[in-house]
Amino acid sequence: MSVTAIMYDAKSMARWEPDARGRLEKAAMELFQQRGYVATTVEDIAARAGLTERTFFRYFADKREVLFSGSKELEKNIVDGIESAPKGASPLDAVAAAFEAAGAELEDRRELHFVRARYALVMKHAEIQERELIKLASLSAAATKALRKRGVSEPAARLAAEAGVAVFKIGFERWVTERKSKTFAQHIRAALHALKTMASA
Amino acid sequence: MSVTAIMYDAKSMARWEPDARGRLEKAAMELFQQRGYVATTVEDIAARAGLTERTFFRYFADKREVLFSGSKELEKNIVDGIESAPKGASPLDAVAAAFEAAGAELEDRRELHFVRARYALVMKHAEIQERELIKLASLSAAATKALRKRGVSEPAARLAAEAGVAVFKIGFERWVTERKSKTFAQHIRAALHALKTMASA
DNA sequence: CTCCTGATGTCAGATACTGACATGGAGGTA
DNA sequence: TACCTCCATGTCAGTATCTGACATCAGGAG
Repeated sequence: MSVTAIMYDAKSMARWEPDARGRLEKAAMELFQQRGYVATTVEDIAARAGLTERTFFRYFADKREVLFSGSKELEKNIVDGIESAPKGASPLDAVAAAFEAAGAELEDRRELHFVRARYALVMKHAEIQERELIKLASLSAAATKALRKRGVSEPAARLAAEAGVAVFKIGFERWVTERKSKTFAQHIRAALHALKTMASA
Repeated sequence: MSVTAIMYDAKSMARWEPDARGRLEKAAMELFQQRGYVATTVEDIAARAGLTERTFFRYFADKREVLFSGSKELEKNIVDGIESAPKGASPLDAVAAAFEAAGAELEDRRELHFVRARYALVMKHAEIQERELIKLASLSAAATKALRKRGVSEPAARLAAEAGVAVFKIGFERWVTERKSKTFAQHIRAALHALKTMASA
C-alpha cells in the first residue's frame, strides 16, 4: 500500500521506487504528526515508505536522525558564509551574517510548514531535542574551524561560534513563534544587537 | 558478590543495603572505565551494585542518566548564585560569577578524578554528550528564569544565560584539559573577558 | 498483633538497533 | 545471447534498552 502511488511503464520500470531516503523522511514526518513521535515505530515508517525496518537503519543511524537530513547542508552553508564574509568583519559579525544568510532559505511557504511542524516536534520531545542540540554543537565546531581559517585565534573563535549559535537559537525561536511581525534576518540582527549591548554593559 | 562488602550485626540489619542509588552510580562509573560505556550493560551495573536491572530503571530514566546525578545540584547552585549576585551586577557578570562559584566545588582532589573520568566519557560518546548538552540547556533555562526575577527583560536574560553557559563550557573544558596552570575561576574569568572584548569589536 | 507502606524482585513484552547472509534486477562484457 | 558483477533491498536471528503488572516481605504505625 504505497502512499506515493507512482505509475510505471515497462521500459522505465526500475527495480525499486526511487528516492528511498526521501520516502522514509516524508513517511516519518507524516506519521509523527498523525500519531506522535513515540507512538510511531520505525517499522511503521518503513512500511509506509514501502520498505523494511532494516532498510530504514541503513539510511539513518537511529529513529531521530530521520528528522535531521538538512543539518549537513546547513552546516555547509554556514561554513561557506563565514569563509566568504568581508575581510574586515569581526568574528561575531561573520558568524551572525552566515546564519542570517543560511536561514533565509527557510522563509518560503513550503519550507515554513515543515519547519514549524519540525519545531513543534523538537520542543515536545526531549529525545529529539538532544539530537538538535548536538547538531548545533557540531555546527558550532564547524564555525569555529571556519573562523580559525580566517585567522581568528583559539579562544575567540570558539566563543564567537558559541555566541553565534546562541543568537541563531534565539532568533530562530522568536521567528518561528511570533506571527511574522519581522523577517528571519531581522530577528537575527535583533538578537545580535542585544548580545552586543549586553556584553558591553 | 557485593563489592562494598558491608558488615552487619543482627540489630542494625536492614532489609536492604543502604544507598542503592549511590551504589549504582559507583558501579556504573567503575564499569564504564573498565569495559567502556557501550560494552557494559545495565544488567552488569545492577549486578555489581547487588540489584536488578529493573531497580536501576527505577532510579534512572535511562542508562545515561546514571552519569548526571550532580546536574540538579549544580543547577540549584547556579540559580542561587544568580539570585544572590550584587544588585548592580550586569546580567552576564551575575551568571558568570554564579558559574565561577559553583565550579569551585569541583576543585578538590577527590572530585577531580571523577570529573576527569566523566569528561573523558562525555567526549568519547556522542550518546552521552547529547545528554550533557540538554542538561546545559536546562541550566540555561533556569539561569534565564533567575535573571528575569532580577528584573532582566526577556531577550537579554536568554542571551545572558546562553552566553554564560558558553563561557562555562569553554572555561571548564580548558580547565579540565590543561595541566593546572590556572584555577577554574581564572579560566572562567578569561573566557568571560574574551567574550566581552569580542562582542565589543 | 495486624495492617500498610515502600523498596525491591520477577516476568513478560515492546521497540530500537546490529550482523550475517540471501535475492535478483541492472548494466557491463565476451 | 550468455554470463557476471554490483548493490539496494530483504530476511532472519539476536541483543540491549526500557516499561507495565504483579509479587514479596521487613519495618513501622496503630
